[in-house]
Amino acid sequence: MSDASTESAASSRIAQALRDDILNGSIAPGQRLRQEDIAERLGGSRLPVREALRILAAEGLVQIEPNKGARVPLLDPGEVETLYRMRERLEPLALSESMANLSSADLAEISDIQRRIEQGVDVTEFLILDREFHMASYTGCSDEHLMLSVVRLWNSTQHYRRAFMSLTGSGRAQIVNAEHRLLMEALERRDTEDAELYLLGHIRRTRKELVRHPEIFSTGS
Amino acid sequence: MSDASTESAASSRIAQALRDDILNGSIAPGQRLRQEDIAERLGGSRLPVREALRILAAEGLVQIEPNKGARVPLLDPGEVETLYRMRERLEPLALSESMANLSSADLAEISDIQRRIEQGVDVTEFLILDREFHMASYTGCSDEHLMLSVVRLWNSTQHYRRAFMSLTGSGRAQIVNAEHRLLMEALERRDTEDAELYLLGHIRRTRKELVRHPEIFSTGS
DNA sequence: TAGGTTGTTATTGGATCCAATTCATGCCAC
DNA sequence: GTGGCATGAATTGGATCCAATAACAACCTA
Repeated sequence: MSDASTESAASSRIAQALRDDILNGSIAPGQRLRQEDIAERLGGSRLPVREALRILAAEGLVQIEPNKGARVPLLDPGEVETLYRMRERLEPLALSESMANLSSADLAEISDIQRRIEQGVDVTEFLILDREFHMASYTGCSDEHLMLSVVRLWNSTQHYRRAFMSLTGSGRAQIVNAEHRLLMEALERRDTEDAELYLLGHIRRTRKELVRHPEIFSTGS
Repeated sequence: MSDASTESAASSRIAQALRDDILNGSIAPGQRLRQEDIAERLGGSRLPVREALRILAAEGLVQIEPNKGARVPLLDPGEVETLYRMRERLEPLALSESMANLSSADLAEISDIQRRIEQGVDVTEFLILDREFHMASYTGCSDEHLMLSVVRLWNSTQHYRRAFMSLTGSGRAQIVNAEHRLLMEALERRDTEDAELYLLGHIRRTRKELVRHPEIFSTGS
């Protein structure tokens, strides 16, 4: 009852379950999603499943082909690179919109997330905390369109971020930590210009590292 | 039978009809969309209507609230301003991705559209041609994610562009034509840097003009 | 033996019916 | 007269059944 998902519809509940499965890697890119399987596995009939798939398609997590069903998009290196270039353009904007509304409590929260990142080095945990770190820096951005676009970009690239981290390990953790600290310092100075620049550099460096590892995109077969 | 829409699904057909109605102003922002009305008006049952509404929600043309139905989003000036700031960041990227693949035939097509803009000054026609002009400049961009985002931004702001044009008339046509010509010239020189800059200025100036006319956002009641 | 064809099966798309939720109207108490 | 509450209608959400389309396989023919 304290759970907020109870009040939402069955289609939202199914969408959330599928979203989790896709983002944490339980459902891999390229995998097909049959409506009846999902309906049976998560409960309910095929109809809310269809609506859930539409919701996820809107978020870029699945793609639907008429009369052919839904599957998790399998991206090539060029697509992921473009998604990162989109991040480089949009997220500094989100950060600048957020800056003015960031409370000191928000900054403390960001700092705490970074502290946890520098402690635990587990890949799965890092993916979660890194996402929380950046999203926390955008909490002051109240524009839903912009934030939805940002979330879409993170969702679409989540799998390849995990593949990269699993491949390279946490060897690059020091660089990420340095970038995060620079960003935090700019946030505390309320310096929008610097913060945007540090964020841009952070995303751009990650993009270049990703494209340097095309083996991430090889299918598991 | 020669019609391509026949081969597509009913939900796509209904979505296209609604999309047209929203973009050309037949359905105004804030207006509610009752499923049964649409099903009756466009043919078919409520089920493909629901899927069509999901499709349009993914494009930002309607917003769906659980158990409350769908309506065309009514944006405030701040939201539109942010959407334009997003355009300023994303469309130069789309243009740069497009540049290398633009054929001379594409450039001729762009030039022809601009020629028609400088002839006819009808507001409705201008909205169509202006959109065609910019989209034609992005034809070389093959990335679907990026183009979908750009189209979403155009769709979401279409109504306010029309309201602005209807209010101010075509007095600013000379400025737009000058900007378009500068952009075309940069495209023909294959100068990505200049083209991005001209495009950024074009969108930014439009944004500033829009926010200078808050009466666009007053509800018709 | 290879290629095309045809029939079968599995899966998605759509229509109708029923349940749950929301909104509006009117009533009653204060 | 106004605020709260209950009852009604209107609308959306979900389940089941049926039709259409696509993937698959076996078969036949050249």
